[in-house]
Amino acid sequence: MTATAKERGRPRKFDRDHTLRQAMEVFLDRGYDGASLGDLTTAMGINASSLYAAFGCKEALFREAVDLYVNAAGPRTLDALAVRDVSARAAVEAMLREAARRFGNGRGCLVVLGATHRTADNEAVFHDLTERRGQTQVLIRQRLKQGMAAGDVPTGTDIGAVAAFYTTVLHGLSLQARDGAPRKQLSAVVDCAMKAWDGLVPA
Amino acid sequence: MTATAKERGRPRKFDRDHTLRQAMEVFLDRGYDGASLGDLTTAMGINASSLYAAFGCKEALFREAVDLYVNAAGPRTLDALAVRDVSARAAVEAMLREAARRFGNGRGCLVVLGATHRTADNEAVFHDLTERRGQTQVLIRQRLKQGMAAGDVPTGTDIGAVAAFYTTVLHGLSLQARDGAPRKQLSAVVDCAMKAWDGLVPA
DNA sequence: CCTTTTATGTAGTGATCGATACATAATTAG
DNA sequence: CTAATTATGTATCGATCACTACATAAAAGG
Repeated sequence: MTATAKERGRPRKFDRDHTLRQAMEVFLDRGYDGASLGDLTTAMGINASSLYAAFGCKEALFREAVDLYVNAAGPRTLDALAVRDVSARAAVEAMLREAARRFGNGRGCLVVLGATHRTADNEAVFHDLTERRGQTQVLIRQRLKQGMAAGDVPTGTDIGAVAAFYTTVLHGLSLQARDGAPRKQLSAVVDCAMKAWDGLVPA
Repeated sequence: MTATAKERGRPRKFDRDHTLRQAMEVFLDRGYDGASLGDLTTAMGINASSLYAAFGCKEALFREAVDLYVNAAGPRTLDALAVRDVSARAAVEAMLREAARRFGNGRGCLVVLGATHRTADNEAVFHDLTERRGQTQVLIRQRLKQGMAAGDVPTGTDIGAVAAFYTTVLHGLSLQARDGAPRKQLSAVVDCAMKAWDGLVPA
């Protein structure tokens, strides 16, 4: 019934997923505005016509690259927050450790560094990334709240401040990675951030 | 003797310091690559010829803008680290509080956000800013070391890790500010970072 | 006065940007 | 086979980029 019907027309000569991944690498290195179509087509091994036929436009390509980055590059950073059968502390620590692992390649996070300035060209992209970062902070706060309900975070904890603090550390890790900090140093920063937990969330 | 000799030639019609400050604002909003000469000349109220005559080129203008930003925009953030007659903890806290005060305008730090990606156009500028950020971390580490010599930081403290941690928070504050965090929230993040001190640097 | 010096305003430079028009190639449907 | 459909490669498009050539204006030195 639902057999994949033979595609009409001339078949594509390149692997769409593979070229998308290469585009993601370029966006990671150069950011949305800094990645020119020449950079992209060179890295992807196709020419502009094929890129536009397959992905629509630069902005659409970037959106797909962000989705790929968020969803497919290993264990998703924010998934650690969704784990309910551990303490909020363990969930936050897992999130930071996963980030340190992923960022320790000199590039940091695409959501954090993909567009750090609003320009005439990147308005929609900038807004999308900003919203994703805000959502990250919301997720951390919600996880702390859930921990409070579960009893591993004491009542009276300033959840908003603690969420803002760990978001700041998470985002700061991208800058440290971009500045060349080795994975070991990022890991040491996470150690410090977690040592801070008991001062912020008294047991 | 050293009386300022009358300047030769047609006098400049604009105030150099004033236009430099306006250029700095543009670079803060858009970054080095994102600030076009059109953006700059419009904000500065002069045309390209005058800009090039007075400042040389876009890169030289940016360098002057960074110097102005670092040296003249209120109490300098890193000056707080130079104070020797307080504890290392008080010095680091003063640095972070000054940063939270300065960043709480929706723009963050020019050194941190001025060029977040290396491109063909910004190579030298990117390198300079990266070095400045690295120097910040070195200054923090040196201040901790001095605190250890003075006795307010216990021997055995992992100074490198603590310096990396507070650098991460400092840089993360710029991203939080860019994402619209109000000054009060930045201040709360600093509160959290300083509550962490005793866990990192046991008294 | 005239010469020198510096700044200004106009009107560009070549390069690169993201995006496309168009002819051609390669496939399926009938 | 022909028609329809989709992809490819070339050769651009107009806009914008950082930057500058050039004529003119405004000052000082002589």
